[in-house]
Amino acid sequence: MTPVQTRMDPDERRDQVIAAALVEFAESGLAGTSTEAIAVRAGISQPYLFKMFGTKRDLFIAASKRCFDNIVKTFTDAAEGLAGEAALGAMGEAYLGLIADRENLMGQLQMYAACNDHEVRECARDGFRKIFQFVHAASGAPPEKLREFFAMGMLCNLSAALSLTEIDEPWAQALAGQTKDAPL
Amino acid sequence: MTPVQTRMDPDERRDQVIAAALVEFAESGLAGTSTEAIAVRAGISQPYLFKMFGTKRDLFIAASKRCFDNIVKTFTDAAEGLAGEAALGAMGEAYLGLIADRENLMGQLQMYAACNDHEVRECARDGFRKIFQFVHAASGAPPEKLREFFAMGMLCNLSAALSLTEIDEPWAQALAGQTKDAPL
DNA sequence: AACAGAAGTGAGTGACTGCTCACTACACGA
DNA sequence: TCGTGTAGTGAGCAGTCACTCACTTCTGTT
Repeated sequence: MTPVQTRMDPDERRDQVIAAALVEFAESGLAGTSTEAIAVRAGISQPYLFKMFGTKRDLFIAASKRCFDNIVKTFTDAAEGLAGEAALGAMGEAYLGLIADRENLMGQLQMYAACNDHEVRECARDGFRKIFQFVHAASGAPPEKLREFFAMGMLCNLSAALSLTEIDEPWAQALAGQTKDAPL
Repeated sequence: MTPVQTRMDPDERRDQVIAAALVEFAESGLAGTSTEAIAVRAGISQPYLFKMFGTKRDLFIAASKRCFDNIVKTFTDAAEGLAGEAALGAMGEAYLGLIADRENLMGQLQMYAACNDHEVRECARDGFRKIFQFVHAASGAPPEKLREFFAMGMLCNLSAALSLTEIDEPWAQALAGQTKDAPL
């Protein structure tokens, strides 16, 4: 068919495609997602997708980077004007909001699952380095404290992935942290 | 070809197939693994695999259960004859040994990634309930302490998945816990 | 010996998918 | 207005994969 949408600025289109890819990959993972599904969601033809990204895997990596970027952006916003424990607390709180969005949560988990692939793993390491360094700089917290922060973040991922808050049993509430104070 | 292996006790064969499935699924995930690869590794024909498990997904779930069983078994062995903090510490230590085996680590991560699927999620919840209740019973630790225990476990998963100990940078060592004492 | 039932397989099939190629339409500069 | 570069597409190929069916071989029982 003749193109329904007018031509678009390449950067903008690229953004659009990555956003669509993140949604689809988050739902079905690298191997489980068809490039066709991504193309449809992005509103372009599937061949054009390959013109832009070359490989499905490369697109997956681009989407993964976006996923980490979202985290950094969330932390940046949350920590603005704060420092120390206050900054750390605010970032933890903000993170809960971010992973309430299934797209960001599952995108992350799909990435870890795919990190037997060398390039994907490298991308995950890069992302974590950036996040860690930001949190370190913003809070000034010592390594041990940062380790606890990230550990709690990982537990929150699990809790959100399994929707533990929906389960009305002690073990689930203990893991989800429903009984106590500090969320992160 | 005519069967090279002699007939086998169904339970034993089932075990063998699940073990093979765990290896393959851990490497490539639910969608990324071919049933052919599993059949070859298990030393049976691919049709027979379907006779035993019906669906690839059902086999994945069986392998996931096995993955959790391995954790419970590891904890059981580790905590034997111990109680309280000592039991908790021993289980933490033992867990590090378990996930040093890529098969158990990645099997777990593949499961979380696949848990958009309702049955997979149910399986994961079941597994965690059992593990939590065991750790709770074996250590007698309060909810908050247990939460920290599992949070650290999740962080260890990440650290192992990304092989952070191989990275000679402060952020990686902080997350991997290379600088401090308690491993879990 | 004869049979029942279960272990196990060869050979396929329809559907899907990553990726390519040859092509069209559009915007912009001279 | 005309050419050129680039956004964008239709059609399809080669390969893969979950799953099926009809079949064979083995073993335990009577």
